[in-house]
Amino acid sequence: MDQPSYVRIATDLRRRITVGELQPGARLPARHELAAEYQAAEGVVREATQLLLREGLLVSRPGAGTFVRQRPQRRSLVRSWFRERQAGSPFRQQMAEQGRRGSWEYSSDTMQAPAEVRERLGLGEPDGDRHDVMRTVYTFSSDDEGPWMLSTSWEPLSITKGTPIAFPEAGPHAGQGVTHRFAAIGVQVDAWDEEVWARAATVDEAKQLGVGAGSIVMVVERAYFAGEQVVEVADIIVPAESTKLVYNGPVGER
Amino acid sequence: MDQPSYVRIATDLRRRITVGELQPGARLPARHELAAEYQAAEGVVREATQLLLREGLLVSRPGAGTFVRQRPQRRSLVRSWFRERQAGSPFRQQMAEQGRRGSWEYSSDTMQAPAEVRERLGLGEPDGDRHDVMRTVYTFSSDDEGPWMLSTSWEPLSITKGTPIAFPEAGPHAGQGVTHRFAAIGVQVDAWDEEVWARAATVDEAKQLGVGAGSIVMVVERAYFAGEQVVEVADIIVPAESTKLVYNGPVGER
DNA sequence: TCGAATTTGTGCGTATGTATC
DNA sequence: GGATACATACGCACAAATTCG
Repeated sequence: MDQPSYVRIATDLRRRITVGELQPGARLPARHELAAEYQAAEGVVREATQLLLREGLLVSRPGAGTFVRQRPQRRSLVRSWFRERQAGSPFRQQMAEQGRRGSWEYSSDTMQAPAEVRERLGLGEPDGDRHDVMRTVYTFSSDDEGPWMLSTSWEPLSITKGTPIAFPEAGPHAGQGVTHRFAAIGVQVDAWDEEVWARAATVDEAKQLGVGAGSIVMVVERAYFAGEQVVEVADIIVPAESTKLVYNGPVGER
Repeated sequence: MDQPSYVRIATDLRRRITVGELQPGARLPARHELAAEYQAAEGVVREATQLLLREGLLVSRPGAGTFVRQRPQRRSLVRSWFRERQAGSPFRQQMAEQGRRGSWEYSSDTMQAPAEVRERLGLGEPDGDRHDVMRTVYTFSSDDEGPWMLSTSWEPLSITKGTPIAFPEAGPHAGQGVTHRFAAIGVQVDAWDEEVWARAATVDEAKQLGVGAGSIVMVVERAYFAGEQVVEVADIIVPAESTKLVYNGPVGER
């Protein structure tokens, strides 16, 4: 009784999967069968399989069964690269994938930045109720698989107000990306910074991304800099079960 | 009945937290109280709170209660930077933190690389049972908080065998890091590549890291390159609830 | 110091809804 | 349509940790 039963059962199931006794795609015995096999209640077996579902080793389909996941295929989201590797390399492929057919929806509005965003933008104290940021909410979808990335960006109105780029997705520079848009008003974006972590999805996020409640998402907090000035921050949410973030760079000082 | 009860309850609790009705550090009503309040069974309430536990909004202490988590403090693990920002900036702090007092344990052995590692190292087919990689398993601990990072690295023996750096943590170049060690045998490491995702921790990982079973970890698959040759790959595991990965770089072509 | 009350974690058994085959 | 399987929900019981008088 050192470990809870459901942990023991999960461990044994994981072992059976990794040694190949349960092949990818294979269906697990039904709950009541596993319960009999492990001499445990069905609820306990369920907790065990839930653990493995969250680990990404299993997938379940109501009415059909619980299956060993096929080699998890993750979309590679290339966040940085410092040189082109030769054709045919993984990088080429990933870049190509990333640029593949897809679409996005967005909506922009001005608002007063919440405290946490103020801090990231270096905004200082709010001025009454005055709106001081442009917020844009994006949903990115691939044509074949539906939504796969959510993003919310904030840009200080102190920089963009009255310029042609105030609305990120309107005007002559719509959809051109932060770097190009700010270049159009003479602001040279020269650096980025991303902080990555992960947590369970909120209900909203899970619904928008079409994943189960409580499944895992990665959060990328991005900032773009022009010198020491932060010109944009964004929160990017992707499902961890289907996405990898790819970073690469050179070794050594510069 | 559009959404399951436990999702509705979780949503309402999240709302009560975000609007400040439940302050950080505050204790939630006990299970049976929430059950009465929401007209649901205790098990359902438990599922709701588990959702929020995994989201990181709540923490529970057996016997004591369930509490709204204080502002989550995450250790910043700086994985890349391309220039020093001025003193006092977050980067300086993070770099300092990262270099702070800590310790690690390791063990090395030779083995035949498993298929997945072969692929990442570009090794080709195995030669009988012959050992072809040096595997080193690390546990990193901070002096005050115990283990916080696990790492397993693989280096091809075809490169290091018979050299002073064959054992990463022994010999004249012990503990110097991949770049310096390989430089010592004339191999110039010039690039790195990291792929990041997240999943639930395995039982082993959870135990080693001192976190709950099924809590979320981030996985970093790292590769070091010398030209087109992969000289080292590593899997790095950190608990998502207490760690951020930090990347940054320059904007534009080079 | 000790014991009683409280609270979470775990486990059991059952019932019902709904999707799949 | 019927059988099967998972998802959800209910209610109960007990162990272990904590709290507090």
